[in-house]
Amino acid sequence: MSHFGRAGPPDISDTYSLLILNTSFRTTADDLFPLFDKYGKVVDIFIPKDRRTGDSRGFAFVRYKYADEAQEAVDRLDGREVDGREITVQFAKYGPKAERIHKGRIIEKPPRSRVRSRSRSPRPRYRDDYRDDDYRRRTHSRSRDRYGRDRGHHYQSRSRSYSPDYDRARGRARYDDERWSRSRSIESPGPRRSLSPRRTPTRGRNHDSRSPSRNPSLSPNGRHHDSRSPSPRSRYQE
DNA sequence: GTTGAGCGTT
Repeated sequence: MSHFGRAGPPDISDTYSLLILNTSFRTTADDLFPLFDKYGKVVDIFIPKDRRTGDSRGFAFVRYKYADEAQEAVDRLDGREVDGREITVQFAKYGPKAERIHKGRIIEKPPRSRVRSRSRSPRPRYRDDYRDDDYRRRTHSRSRDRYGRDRGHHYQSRSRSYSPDYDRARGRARYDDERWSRSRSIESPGPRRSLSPRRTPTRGRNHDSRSPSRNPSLSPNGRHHDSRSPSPRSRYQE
């Protein structure tokens, strides 16, 4: 059974952590284990997940038992295509085993064959509008934290006012990569609808929204619905 | 059904 990363660090007394970057959002430890276990003894695999959605964040940590095996895995699996994405395997900088790696002269061992023939995408690391949590904090002194934690200003009703779209769209849906993988060339040349800034302002009769007091017993159909059927008040769309 | 830089859990 694979219970990696499910119950904290099991045994990290002599393990070496590797950082796996550029992994797919749906790549799990079960997918990485058979890959990394072939090159050495993998003691644990941990994939950081998002607090809100619980999905993978796009990278994983693979802990090896021996450094040489870890080094070999880095050399072998770095640049390997996993789940449709080209992963990046490298030693973890931070972590419980960081200092050991530093003392284990692993970094001192020059990777003789770190072939990066197919240099991955240049990866323009433009930090402009994303990951600007610190930027927000400066502009907005009391902005919410990454997880929505703020001091003194808790969510008013987390039952439904707390980013319902995020929890829903990310926690529930799971799409098949094969679908868009083979048909990702499709485009939508269709002429998008003309921009209607004010959804056809039917001038002539303002919808009852503007009436001082619309008759509740008068239905759009003209029928009298006192309290029989709850008329859908869908006229409040701006 | 979305996103794509980076360094982690009891």
